[in-house]
Amino acid sequence: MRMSKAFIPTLKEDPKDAEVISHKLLVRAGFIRKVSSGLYNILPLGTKVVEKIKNIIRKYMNEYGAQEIIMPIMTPSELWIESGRWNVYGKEMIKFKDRHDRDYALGPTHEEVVTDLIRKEVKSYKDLPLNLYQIGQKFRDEIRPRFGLMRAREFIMKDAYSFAKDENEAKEEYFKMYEAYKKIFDEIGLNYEIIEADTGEIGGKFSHEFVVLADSGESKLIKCKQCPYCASTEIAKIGIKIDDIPFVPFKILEEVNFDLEKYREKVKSILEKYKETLEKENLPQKEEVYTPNQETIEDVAKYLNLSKEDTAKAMVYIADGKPILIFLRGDYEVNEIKLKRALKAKELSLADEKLLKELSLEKGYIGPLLSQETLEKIKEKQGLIIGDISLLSKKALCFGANKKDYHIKNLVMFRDYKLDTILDISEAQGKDWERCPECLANVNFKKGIEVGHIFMLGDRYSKAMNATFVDRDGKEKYIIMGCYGIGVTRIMAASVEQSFDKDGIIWPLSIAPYQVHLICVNPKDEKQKSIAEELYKELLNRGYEVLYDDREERPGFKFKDADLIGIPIQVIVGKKVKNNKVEVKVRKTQEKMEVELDKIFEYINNTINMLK
RNA sequence: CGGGGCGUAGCUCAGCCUGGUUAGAGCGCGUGCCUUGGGAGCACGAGGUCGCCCGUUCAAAUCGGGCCGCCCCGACCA
Repeated sequence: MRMSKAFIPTLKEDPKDAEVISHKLLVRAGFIRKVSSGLYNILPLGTKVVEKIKNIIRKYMNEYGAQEIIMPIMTPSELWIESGRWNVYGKEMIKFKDRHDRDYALGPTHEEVVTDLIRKEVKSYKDLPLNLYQIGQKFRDEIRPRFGLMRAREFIMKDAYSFAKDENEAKEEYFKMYEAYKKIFDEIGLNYEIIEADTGEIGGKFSHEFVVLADSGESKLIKCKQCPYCASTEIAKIGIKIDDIPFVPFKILEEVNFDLEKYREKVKSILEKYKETLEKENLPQKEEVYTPNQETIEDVAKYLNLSKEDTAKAMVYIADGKPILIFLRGDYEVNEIKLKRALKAKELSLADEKLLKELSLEKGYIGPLLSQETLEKIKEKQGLIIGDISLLSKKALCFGANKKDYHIKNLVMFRDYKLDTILDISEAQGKDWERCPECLANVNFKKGIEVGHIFMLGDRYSKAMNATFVDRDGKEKYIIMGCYGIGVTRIMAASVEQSFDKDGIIWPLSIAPYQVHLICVNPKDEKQKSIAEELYKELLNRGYEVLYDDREERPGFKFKDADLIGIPIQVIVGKKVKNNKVEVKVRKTQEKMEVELDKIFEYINNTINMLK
């Protein structure tokens, strides 16, 4: 492509509405332009990148047995109503009516459509397993679109759906996709982690997220410093060592299949041991302190000149109608996903003012020294008083005093207060005391961009939509499904996010819009011009993808554009053509090499191989 | 939806607080000259409903109110 003819509008200045680097650079380098909040035009360079990403995805999806289809973007409401998601998905779905007043939604995902297709066509176990995928526009009316392509309202996604006759076959399909995804992200050249993730409302057996590490990312994860454990903070378990005794509450809960009684039996000895430790220590005595109008943890910590880590707070929830009083360290937050699982609760919500009043609890000053009245009320309602694992990280903490304007310092577990049990229900932060639930080594907290997500769906959709097949034994059974997504446009942003420098984007060869950026420094110089033209033709003949800067601009202008756009190899035809030499610059390292004209193709070829 | 910020030329912004000729700059764009190894220089030129509406005023980019749009933080997020 000749730049003199190309539509590549580059900018000298950062667009004012861009915050993250990928957004700034993709706009400046002429890859995208905003249409409206969360909606983007993808310009020729961006389209090239998107196509390359799509093709890599296709290659491995096909290799692992998936077949490409195209489903409509416009989807009828009946299917969503049938699966129960018409209301669950709610405002995130863009809904509209046709001229006959029938309801439709722009597809945010296609489980319903594809399940409908399959239930009509798949009748026998002989038709299974099957895996279908598509690459297309998706629509989600995000509450707050942000960071350019990272969270857009319309975006390009690859979504695949597998159908199997039983759990085992479904698992095989799932792990085929797992492997395919690894190959895809490896080939794209992303630095990513595969993390255990929450299955969300889908409620399947397992789920993995593929996350590109980047500070601008919205996914938070915990990664063990030693073993392969890596999980989203949505589900990350926390371990702790108490006098070298490992304690991983969530693992123990899982072992006893979330039977709270059995759990308490199992952790009894550990907590006994902890109690002994505390007793041996000469910890300061509790002390009531006056804290007028200090209701938040920030306020209290500041007022008492304590670190947030030395305070504790209370959260009151209602789980299936039962009041749940939770104490946790002031700098931690309740992870509702973990709490819900730990309690095997179907419904969970924060308590309202009414319940607090009923339990005689003073908002902002709740502590573990509860009145007899409160204790009885909680018991009566079959509630629980739970300490989060974070309470074990400090021997004494400052809690509310259960009366307005007072807190109590130096409260020590067992010595001063009692809890029904200790659970792991806070969101992991990767702080020092937190240990890997698998090997008890220290963990790191990292942020990343979710670029892929795979789910084992089970029969969630096949049951709701009655997608069955007749098995070998003649019995009708539900199809076992999996679904697998990759954010194509998000990958474009994520790649930039982890590969750029002060001059612009640095594309990996695999998804670069072109492989070679040929620059004619001074097209008015006849020799430079003719050699550049010749090189351009010959490079194209040899099958290279070339962006040729033939514009009559000053050299600096063209160099700046080239660095900004970020094509991996620059071939610079300049004044050294007098000695039959041109320069080859590798964008990533900014290293320039002078190369004899007759060796140029060999050199380019070698450089490309090196970059692969 | 709550909190904060912004909206003036294609882009990035100044002017607004303290109302008053013809609304400015840099970049970009057009023409010419000059220049050709890191976003040059000179000259001339085009380009604006100061987001929209209402109000205050002799007079509004400027003050007040409403609306719209965009960005950030939060809540939300199969």
